[in-house]
Amino acid sequence: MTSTEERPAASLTIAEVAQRLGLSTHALRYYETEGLLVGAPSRTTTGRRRYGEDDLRWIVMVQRLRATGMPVREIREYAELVRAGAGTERQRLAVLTAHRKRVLAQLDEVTAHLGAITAKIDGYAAQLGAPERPR
Amino acid sequence: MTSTEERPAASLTIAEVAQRLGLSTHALRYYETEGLLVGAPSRTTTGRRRYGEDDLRWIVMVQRLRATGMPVREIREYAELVRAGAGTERQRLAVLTAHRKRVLAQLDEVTAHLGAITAKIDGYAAQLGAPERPR
DNA sequence: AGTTGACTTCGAGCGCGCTCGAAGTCGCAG
DNA sequence: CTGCGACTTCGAGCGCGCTCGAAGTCAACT
Repeated sequence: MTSTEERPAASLTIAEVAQRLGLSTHALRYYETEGLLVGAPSRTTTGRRRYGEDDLRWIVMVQRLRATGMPVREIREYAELVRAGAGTERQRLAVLTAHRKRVLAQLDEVTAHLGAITAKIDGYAAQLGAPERPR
Repeated sequence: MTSTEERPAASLTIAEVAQRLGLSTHALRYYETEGLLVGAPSRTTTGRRRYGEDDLRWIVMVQRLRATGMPVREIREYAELVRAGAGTERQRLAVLTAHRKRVLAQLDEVTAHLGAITAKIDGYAAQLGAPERPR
């Protein structure tokens, strides 16, 4: 409905990216100003953002890191390493490995708590499963 | 070091509870004023909090709920049901079951993201494992 | 040519979950 | 009886991660 069909070959507006990835345009700009994007998206002649394939892929990675609890500050540091180019691979690996370790620990913790919660649920279920049974 | 050894039989000060459960006295009072505790701890004649066994057990549960991401508001609602006494068991069960469902979904999601992150890690590891190998 | 609506930057505001500090009271060891 | 440290209430402040709104520019359809 918008334009006919022609697309500048893999180049999305901020609204398109937002919809595809399930975040707001505000959040996308926020990520950019916070330095979470390794390369700022290119701009049209009139200053509008155009997101390419690489931008998309990176933002998906940012979402994964966020969704697993990595703080914005740390993602920025990781992005800075990527921006710095070749030679920072060991540090990037260290960042991701440390994050992975924390996430695994947290998964374990949550799983343990969940066990206790499930036990509580089972308690209520048993109690309610035999409601009118005094004798 | 503090007193000799006598304890009023399972009755802890706020500081003792805080230390045992790994949270701050500020947080404990906050939970109380926010209505997360089913029964407010008893007080000494001079107004100081005394936590009993039951208080302890409940706070541990609150910690589990918090650690699995249940918002304070929802814990308050659950606590209200418990405070309301017998007859609210079905609703309590519903609250916990819904929470459990969300937590499981979130565990799945995080696990999936973690897979992708691990793949990235493996990529760096492979790259670094064979550092000087142009041919 | 005009209208609509998506885009831009900027700064303020918000919801959450505490954290902190002030000011005052009290328990208890020396 | 004098300290001193742990307790009390209260309200303000904070770190995080966005969210929201204002004010203006621009694209492109009719």
